[in-house]
Amino acid sequence: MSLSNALLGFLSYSPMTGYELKKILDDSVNFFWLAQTSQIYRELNNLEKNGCVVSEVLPSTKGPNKRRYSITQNGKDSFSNWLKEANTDEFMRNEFMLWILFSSELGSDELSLQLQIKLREYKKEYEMLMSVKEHLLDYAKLYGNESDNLRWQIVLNRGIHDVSAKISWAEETLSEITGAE
Amino acid sequence: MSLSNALLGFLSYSPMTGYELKKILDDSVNFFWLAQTSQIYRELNNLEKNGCVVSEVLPSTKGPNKRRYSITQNGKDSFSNWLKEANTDEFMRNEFMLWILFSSELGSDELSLQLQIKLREYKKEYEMLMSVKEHLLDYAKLYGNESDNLRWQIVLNRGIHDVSAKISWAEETLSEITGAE
DNA sequence: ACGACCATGTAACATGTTACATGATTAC
DNA sequence: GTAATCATGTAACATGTTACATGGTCGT
Repeated sequence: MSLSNALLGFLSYSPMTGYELKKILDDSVNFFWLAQTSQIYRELNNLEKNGCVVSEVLPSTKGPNKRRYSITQNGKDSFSNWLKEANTDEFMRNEFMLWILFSSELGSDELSLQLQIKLREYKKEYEMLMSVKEHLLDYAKLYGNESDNLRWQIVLNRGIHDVSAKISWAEETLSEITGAE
Repeated sequence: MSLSNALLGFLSYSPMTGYELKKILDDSVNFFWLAQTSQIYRELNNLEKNGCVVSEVLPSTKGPNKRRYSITQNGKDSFSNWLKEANTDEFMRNEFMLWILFSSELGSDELSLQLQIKLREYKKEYEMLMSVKEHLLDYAKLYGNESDNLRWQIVLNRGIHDVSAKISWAEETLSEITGAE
């Protein structure tokens, strides 16, 4: 249900194609939600079957035709209901933790190697969030009002808090395991 | 693949029933992995089909029979291979962020209400992690060696870093939105 | 008596992933 | 010329969720 509601949320800003929705997910909410194109197209199909969106084909001289989706009143209502239910699940499945837990047979060199790789990724992620900050302002300007703007900032801030925690964890752990040897 | 590898990891400590595996997941790795019993039984079935585990029925005078699973050499090999691949995905899908992003029509009172609820949950989670700390020591004593022990600590520490970040984010955000009004 | 816990599972459905298929346009 | 981006989708499979079914034991 959540991916469809994310799609409805963005479609409530403006009608969009599946491709555009994919892009918007990728370069804005990417750090807490992602979806394959195949999934997006499937969900859009379902949403159309439920009458939450309607689509129209835009013929194109250059390249393939586009199918643009718009949210319907039905879709707005169902989105509103989802909002009212205040769904706040934030569960994470973290394979890296699983790996760490059982990796003792590989030795601590391998552990610190993986941590170093991760640390680099986390730092990149941090940089990424900073660049998302720029994009977010664009989106806010294009679609949002001031309250939306505030909410984008809050969510982005969460991302920054989370990455910072990961970075300090990785650094602390690295210094602990290299210090212990 | 990851749930099955989690199961293999625990079965490499000691043979267990599906029910016991469910419990061990719930009160140790719960904060970064969870699974329904139905899923665990299904995965155990698959693992048995692949020859990664074998099961035996333990008749019981009180209550239902148990089916106890043991890891096979095949299972150990496949687990080792998974370890060597060093799978380190830590992606999160966070519905709460989605909700925040699109919740402006509900007003900022609703936002701060939800944040307060979350903050209480985060603090409970923090307490929980501290109690997991105790359990972890038990598990380490029962099954693990010293390197396992270190790894349990590292993973737990990650949990603590993550929750602390959530707590400070929620507190900061709450004071920002209540201060802004 | 009643709820919590022990213990196993099936079935249906929802969601997410991977691989494939097609073909034009743009930038270097 | 070749890689990236635009643009749409299908099919098969893997994983996760929810609801149901069964029935005993233990503590209060």
